[in-house]
Amino acid sequence: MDFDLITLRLFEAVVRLGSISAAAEEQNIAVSAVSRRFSDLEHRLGTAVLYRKVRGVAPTPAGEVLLRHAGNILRLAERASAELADYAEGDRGQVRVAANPSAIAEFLPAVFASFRDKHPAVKLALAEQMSDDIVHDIADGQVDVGIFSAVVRHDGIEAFPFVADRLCVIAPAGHPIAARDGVRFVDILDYPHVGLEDGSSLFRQFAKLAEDAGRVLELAVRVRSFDGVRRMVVMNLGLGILPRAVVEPYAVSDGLAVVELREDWSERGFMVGVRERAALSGAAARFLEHLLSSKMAG
Amino acid sequence: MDFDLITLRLFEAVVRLGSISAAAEEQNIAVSAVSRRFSDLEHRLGTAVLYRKVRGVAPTPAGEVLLRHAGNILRLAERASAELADYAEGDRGQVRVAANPSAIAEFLPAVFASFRDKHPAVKLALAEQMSDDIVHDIADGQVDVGIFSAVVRHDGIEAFPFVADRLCVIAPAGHPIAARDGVRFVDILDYPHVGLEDGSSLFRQFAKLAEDAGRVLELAVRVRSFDGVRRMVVMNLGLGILPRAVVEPYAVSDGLAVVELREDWSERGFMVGVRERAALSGAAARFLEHLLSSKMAG
DNA sequence: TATATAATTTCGCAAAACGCGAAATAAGGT
DNA sequence: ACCTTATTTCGCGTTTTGCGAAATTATATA
Repeated sequence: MDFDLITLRLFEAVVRLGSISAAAEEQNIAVSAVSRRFSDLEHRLGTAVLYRKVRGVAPTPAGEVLLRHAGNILRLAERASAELADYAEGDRGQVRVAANPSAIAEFLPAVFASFRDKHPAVKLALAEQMSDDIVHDIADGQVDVGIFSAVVRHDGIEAFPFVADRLCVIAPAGHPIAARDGVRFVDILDYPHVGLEDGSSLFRQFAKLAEDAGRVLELAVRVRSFDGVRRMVVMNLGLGILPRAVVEPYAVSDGLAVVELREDWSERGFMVGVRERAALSGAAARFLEHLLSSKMAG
Repeated sequence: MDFDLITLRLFEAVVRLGSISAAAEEQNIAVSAVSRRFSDLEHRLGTAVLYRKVRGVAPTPAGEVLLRHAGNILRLAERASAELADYAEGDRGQVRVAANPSAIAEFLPAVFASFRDKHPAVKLALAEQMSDDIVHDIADGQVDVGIFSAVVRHDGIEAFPFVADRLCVIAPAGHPIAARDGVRFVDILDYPHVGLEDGSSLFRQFAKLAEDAGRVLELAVRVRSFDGVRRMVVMNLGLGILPRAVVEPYAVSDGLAVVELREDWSERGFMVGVRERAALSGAAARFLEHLLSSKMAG
């Protein structure tokens, strides 16, 4: 390549002002530097681009050609810079998000929606993964922002507590346990439940716990979503076990009792993690802020 | 400006090959240099342009934008380079030519025409000037190639003998001096002449020489061009004084006698001059070659 | 005619950018 | 556990670049 963008910009100024000195002043650079840039340029090109006249300079025919192209090239370069600035500032870009299935099922859709409203040009690429893998991929740099269970180790990344949720037992108003403050898992095995389908790891966990206690989880019905569970409980088909955040908003209007489930494993906190907050891309930084500012009640 | 053309070209290669190392090898540059170029670039832009993956790299969304623009910018830059190469090689360009009126009147049109046939894209800008000014402007660099009278001093420029012409007296076949080998100026003042119009410095010179000799140049008729002089002489209206090169081609067919004018000043050699032959632009070098190769008989 | 004025170019030096190879680092694949 | 394939970091030397001072050149002015 015979020229560089700085020389092109200087050349534009030189021709516009008809003088190397004037251009040097305008562009805040020493006259001598500009002069040598052009002498070097002409050497490389093998042709003069400026006629040296008594009171300044004027483009040679080759200079006119250079000038025309310089304008085009510089305009393109500026457009590129401007466009890239959007990425730097986070107005534009992509955030690679990974979340575990529970987070996706429970609250991520709402968070995504509100983020999209605020930053319509930022694309969110969501991957559903197990929490351990998420931490791993964050550390690797393959994921910008991850949402994962608070119970997994997350050394080597920056993690922030997000939703501090807890599993609760949902009961219709007249149910025997509806009035209690808290229950143990074994206490509720006497009653029929509204279960989730097999795909849910949460539900598999319940089944295993019941089995460990030498009991079975008696299912009145199985549904596919948290929302389905809630509706079935309302219809008095059985007890449900759900994250508090999922039912809390509906508890009063549905006339449901939300009874705390007092077990180690019923703590279902979520963390948000990034590799290095200070090094996040603009868009990812925006998304992280958004997540942290929309923390939900525990 | 956030980037330079070299980085853009490297970026194109990196994305195309999906790897910094491969691109470095292709572009004959050390891997470390390429790596640092991008790390610097990303710093300046404030956003990453490459995702570092396990087996190489891939563009981020910002990188895709950069890539798109890089292509456009590089293509433009290459076009510019190619176009400018024509100027360097002399296939294209402008040659600022200065010549004195005699040269223009006598032979320059023919030289220009043949040069244009050989190099149609080279523009010749002709200025008609006095010989001293021509030498001056060559030294100044305001003129690329000059054609001027050999009698003026031409120190400080490179000059080459061009047309070594001589003024001759043209007489119709039966004229008293037609048979002579050579004549002095005073010898021909006894006869009527075919004169040129006042604008001609050549003719003013004759008038002055006659006056210095205490005589007058008797004019039978005045015409505007060398060619007109010749035709009037053919018609037997008087003697003419013309550069030999102008009449020689017609002398036989017109039945004219061409008699050498034996005076110091009748030597009318022309020189071609340039400031520095080695430093000429491509086009100017071509024109100089053309001039020197089309030297005319004296 | 001598002297200012306005422009470019040349020069020497210092600072910054750049390239290179070696070593460090990282993640898979065998 | 070791090898392979990448990128990154580091130290060093070279090249490029910028700057200010001085040289140069041509015109304008006194």
